[in-house]
Amino acid sequence: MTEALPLYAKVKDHILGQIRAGVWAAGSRVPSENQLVETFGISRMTANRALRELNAEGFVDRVPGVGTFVRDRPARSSLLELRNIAEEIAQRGHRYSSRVASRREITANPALAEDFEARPLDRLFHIVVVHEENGVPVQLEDRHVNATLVPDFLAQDFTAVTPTAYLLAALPVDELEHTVEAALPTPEQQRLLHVGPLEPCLALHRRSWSRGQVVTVATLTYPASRYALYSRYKTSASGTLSE
Amino acid sequence: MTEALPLYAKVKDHILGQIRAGVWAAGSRVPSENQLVETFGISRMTANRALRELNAEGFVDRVPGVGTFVRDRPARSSLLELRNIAEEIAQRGHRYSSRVASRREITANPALAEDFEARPLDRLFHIVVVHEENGVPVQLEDRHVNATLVPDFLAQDFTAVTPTAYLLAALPVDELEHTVEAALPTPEQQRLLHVGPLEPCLALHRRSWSRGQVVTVATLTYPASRYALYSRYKTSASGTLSE
DNA sequence: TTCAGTATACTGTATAGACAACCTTATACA
DNA sequence: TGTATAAGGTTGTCTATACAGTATACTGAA
Repeated sequence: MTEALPLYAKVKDHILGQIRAGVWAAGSRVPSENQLVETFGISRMTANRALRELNAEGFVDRVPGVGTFVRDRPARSSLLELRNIAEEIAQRGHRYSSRVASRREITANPALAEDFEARPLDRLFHIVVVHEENGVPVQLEDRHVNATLVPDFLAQDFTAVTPTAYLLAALPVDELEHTVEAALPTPEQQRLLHVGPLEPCLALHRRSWSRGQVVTVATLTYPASRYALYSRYKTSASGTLSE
Repeated sequence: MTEALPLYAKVKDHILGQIRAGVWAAGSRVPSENQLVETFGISRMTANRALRELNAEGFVDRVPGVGTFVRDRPARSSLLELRNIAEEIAQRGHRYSSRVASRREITANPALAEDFEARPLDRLFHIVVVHEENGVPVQLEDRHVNATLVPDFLAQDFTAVTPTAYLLAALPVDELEHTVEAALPTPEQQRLLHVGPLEPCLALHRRSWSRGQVVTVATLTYPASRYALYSRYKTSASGTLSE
């Protein structure tokens, strides 16, 4: 990819890469600041910033006088992350598959226009995708996309690249909004997810912005028996919780 | 309080105080790095760290060449925050009330001991509280508390101070873990929340740590028709989303 | 008036050096 | 053997300085 990143970001990416690739296992030691100074030819402040931010983001633990260590479970919120469900399932060692139930171009009705902070009759794409883990449906994705910002969206092969992954690669995401609620599945959801009418589901509504414009509005529906949202989070220093 | 904080943290606290007190309104300008250098007699790197962290935490926006500004809506996740439900309801201009349905001291069974990362038979407190908005139950709180760390917990008047508020004041929170799932209410939950058996509910499981020890394990149950979890979030620079 | 160039302020990054606090280990001493 | 002490590595913080990139305001010329 690009190499226009600042130095501290390159160091972060390198360390994160080793962790994610499994080269540095949980609990193992990360190079010390002075070792990073020698390896990368950078100053200690730059190495410090890289490790400090990785700590704030929950990837490593730092112990004064001892060292920096890969965290057991990354303390990051999968709720706030734009996780790629295909990768997530693959990381669990399971088989991912998907099925496109619907794909079409529409014009925005007033409600959708409001969601998109746009005008009615603007062009939108709409897709419905079922994501499966070991052949069992675990997520129903009902997504609208701003056709002006992502004109090639419908042309993609969504069994090869998830809509989330394609959108992430196409546009930078500046801002995210999530709403989570519980609901019983509609008849169509029952059919697509293979669940009964009394199986409660999590409905995760997500809007994402890029450069101030709404790119996509999605509703992700999870059968409660097959999926739970998890988040672990380490407070950064002081005062970030309610007073 | 204490004044053993590092300089950058003092600067952060000062700015955060002005924002929270409403002295600096949303959109208004925060002192520039150089102004902070003069005001506090610190170096620019220290001022930069304070403002950079406030930006990463979502409290301010920074624009190169222009300045630093108080963010309109703090882009923090109410899912990840330890919100005080009493204040949250009061902020909406509604009437908060609560009812303690149960309070007792127990010894940990094996499952609870695992949750607390402790030994079976350790002493725990257990309470069940119904939180009401304008007299309507909106949250059922089922909470276990480490009796060793918070010995005076049961003696509190939880109609005056919510358990969350008391625990926040009693111990600093280092780490949070959340799991969210959808479920249909148990008969007891139906009775306490005044909901029917087919009303789906959000179940938010929360563990919190203080200095490496589990302080409390709580399950917060919300009837879907009365409550949804909301979060809005601005991405900090690059790399915090999936690769 | 309009446009181009310039000066200024602000953020973003990076360096080199310094001191403090903490932990572990090895060493010397009783 | 047990206990201080010293040494070295590690993180945490802070300073002073430098340069780059961006946005805004000003100034002078066409």
